[in-house]
Amino acid sequence: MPRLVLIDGSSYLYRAFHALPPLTNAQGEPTGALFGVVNMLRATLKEKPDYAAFVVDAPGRTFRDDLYADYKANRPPMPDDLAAQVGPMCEIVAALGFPILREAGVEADDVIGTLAVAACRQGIEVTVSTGDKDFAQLVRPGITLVNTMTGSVLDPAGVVEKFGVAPERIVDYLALMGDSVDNVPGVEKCGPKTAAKWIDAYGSLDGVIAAAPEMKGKIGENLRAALGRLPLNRELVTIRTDVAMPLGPAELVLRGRDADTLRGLYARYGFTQALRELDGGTAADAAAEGTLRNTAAGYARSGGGQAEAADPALAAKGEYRCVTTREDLDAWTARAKAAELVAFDVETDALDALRARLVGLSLAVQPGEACYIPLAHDYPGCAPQLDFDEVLAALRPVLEDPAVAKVGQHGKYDLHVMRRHGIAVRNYSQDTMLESFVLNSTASRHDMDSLAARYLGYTTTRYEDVCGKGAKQIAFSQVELEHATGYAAEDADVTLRLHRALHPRLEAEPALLAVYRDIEVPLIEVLARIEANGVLVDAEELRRQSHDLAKRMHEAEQKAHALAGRAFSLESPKQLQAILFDELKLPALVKTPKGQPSTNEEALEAIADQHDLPRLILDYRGLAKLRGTYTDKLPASINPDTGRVHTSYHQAGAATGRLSSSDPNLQNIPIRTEDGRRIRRAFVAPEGRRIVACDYSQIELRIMAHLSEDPGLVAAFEGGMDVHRATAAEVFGAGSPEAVTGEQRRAAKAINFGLMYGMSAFGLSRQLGIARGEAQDYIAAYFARYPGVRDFMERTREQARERGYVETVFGRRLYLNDITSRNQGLRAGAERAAINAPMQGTAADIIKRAMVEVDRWLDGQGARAAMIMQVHDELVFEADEGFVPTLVAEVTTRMQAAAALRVPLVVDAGVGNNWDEAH
DNA sequence: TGCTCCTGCAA
DNA sequence: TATTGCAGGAGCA
Repeated sequence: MPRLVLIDGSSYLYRAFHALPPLTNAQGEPTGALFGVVNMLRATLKEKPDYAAFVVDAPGRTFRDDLYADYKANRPPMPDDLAAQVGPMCEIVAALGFPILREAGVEADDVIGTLAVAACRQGIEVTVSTGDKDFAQLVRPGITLVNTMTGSVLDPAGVVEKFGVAPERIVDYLALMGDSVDNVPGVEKCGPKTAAKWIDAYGSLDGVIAAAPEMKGKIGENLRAALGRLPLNRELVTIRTDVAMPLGPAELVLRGRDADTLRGLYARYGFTQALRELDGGTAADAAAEGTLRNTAAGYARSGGGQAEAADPALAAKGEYRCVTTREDLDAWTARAKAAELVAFDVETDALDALRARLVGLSLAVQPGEACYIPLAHDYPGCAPQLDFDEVLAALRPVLEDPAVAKVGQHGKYDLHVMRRHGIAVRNYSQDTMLESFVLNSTASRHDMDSLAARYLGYTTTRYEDVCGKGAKQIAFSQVELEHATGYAAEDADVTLRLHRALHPRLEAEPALLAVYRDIEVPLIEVLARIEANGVLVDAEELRRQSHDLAKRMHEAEQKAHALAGRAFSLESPKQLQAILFDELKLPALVKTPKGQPSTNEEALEAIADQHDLPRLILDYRGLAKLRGTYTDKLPASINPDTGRVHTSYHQAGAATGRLSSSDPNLQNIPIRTEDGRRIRRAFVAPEGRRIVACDYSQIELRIMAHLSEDPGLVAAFEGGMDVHRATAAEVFGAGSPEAVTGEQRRAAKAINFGLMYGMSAFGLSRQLGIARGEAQDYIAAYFARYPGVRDFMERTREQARERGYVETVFGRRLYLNDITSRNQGLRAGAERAAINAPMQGTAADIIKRAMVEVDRWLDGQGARAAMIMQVHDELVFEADEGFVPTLVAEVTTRMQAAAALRVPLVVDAGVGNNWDEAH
């Protein structure tokens, strides 16, 4: 059957622009969106469609503007960096041989809709290539959607699976939700879940409208409020299939490509892969580089496909091997041993690396060549697997061989699992998650599925695809070997391909490569060791505290009910709102972002002098928080095997380069109040050991001094002064630091910290409880005394605007997508982040470097000391009592030497029987 | 059960 | 109208 591909050009252009880092060519012209579109088109051509067209919007009004005056009224103009890519895009599209369609008075959507339906009637199979979910309404037998950037293919069943409604009901679904991008308001609070549920329950939009009077709750009111708009919404979101077209589907013939023009354009924009392919590179080469859209997944979903099977590179892809014989195992270990880089990936039965049991293991040695070695699948009728210990014994010489380099995706997990099975993986030297993180930390996710979609245009088999999800999810050991192999071997394969796609990008930026290679990669093993070490938590102590807190909460609750004159839940902001502002008529001084009277800490503080209840609520909340989050939950986190708490550190967690911690989060254990500090007393050292805490003093302010080179600030740190006191002396003209009052020092501290976060006079006035004009005067005085700081901040904002990113002392980048936004709030937010990121990020770089050095030293010290926690500017250790002095001296030295700034780095160390005492 | 909102802990 | 995180409970459907 002949096939027509209709490409939604505008959709791809926008999506590529936002999905890819702001790449530029050698001349500094933006190329990111272009790159994405070109790869997509090349992938489309590989599928050899019989007919194709690239459809874009024509300028000017359309019938939708006539229907609805505000249609797309809040859509910002196209960003300059994107507009600059439109011309070159059309040149490339034309040179590739695609007909370009641009019809005045109708949107690209309607052109596509009309052609798709007409072609379908003529017996032509249609693929609509778009990233826009609205097109799901066109799907029917003979018309499928494909998103080449993510590789997903949608047929009618796929639409139902993805949206929860049939293609014919997509317009109803969209009408309910509305579309903020096009300025079409739907039903407030009605998102994808609610819309699908209603349509499922009432059959259609008309059914929902008919049922509106009986709908309960707030959302029912919202629906009734929106009723008048819904028919118009449906009309606006309906793609027309009957517009007049000068060309019929069968006239959309691909011309041959114009190789000379393409060569010039590819060279100009630096598309080396495309250029190589043009000059005789094979399809297999291209597949190895990951430029081809994968088909294994798409294939399975579209019920197979002869066209793809004809391509040797793709056929190779299906050859994932399930290893169940000794001969196969020996062959694969030999290949791995000989490979210059082996991708490996473990499959287990749990997410927690410190509890998970190994179920299987996969290896990839070349793109497209991967195997899965099942070890512990145990469903009825499962084919025999190789002996668990025999396989590990065979793999050990490879995994522990320092001469064989390994690559993985989030390999810290795999390292944990292998270590717990007695294998110490050596030379784990590449990690695709970290490659992605260093290349662009602000990319929303760094998981393999997202990376494969973003960088390879490849749709991976997801975990849910083989295991299901929610209550019906099964363990990986229950998955049939055939499916398990398709999933697991693909993981290793894709990891290897991703590495080949990502590493060259790092190599092109030496500073980024250094951050990746010298900081992040060495840190993987260090973090794995810290997590494995864990920290000893005294569960009995926490239980006592829980009990005490519960008693005090009960007392507070009784008093609060008495004060309010009735019983209510102290933990419900809504009920509290009613009591405080409606019944007690206290003034609502603070609003939530949604305009509700807030009951947050600030709001309660503000009215605490008018009534006793707010203070009581604040006390209660403090107690409830401690109990709910810490004293009750921490004991549950103790690993039964080790008797200790093992957090998980996320190396690609915070965009600035900081680590984050979860399960449990050990980076937000209370410290500021006495009750909070008691919790730290439950973090203890075993008999004969001590807790040692070493933290950087004022590290971010020191980095600000370094970056700004401000003489006053640098001098304060070089002189070893109390920097807040010194600042106060300067700003308030106290004469000497000794003459500074406590109040002045507090204000100076607020200024110092506020500036690092890009705070305004408004924020400072609120923080200090002073008038805005006064706060403005303080800030002016500060900048007059520390002009270098002001210049640094201006420079940073400028750099962010010009380059689209800021960087740390070590060259780590943070892209700020909103820095040129027309939306003033977003832009201001990005500017604040731009100021903060170099300081927060440099501090993160420094402590990461220190951790690597300290770990290297600890490695030679046996079990006398171990690193057990990191809290942004603090490293915590557990050490033999007699070893403490050595540890403090050696750690302090290494932490201070982790960076050579214009000001000294100072480290404070504390020792105790628990974490509280060590401060 | 999953989703959103509000709240609050740390550096 | 102060940065970066994680995580709890309430309310809702």
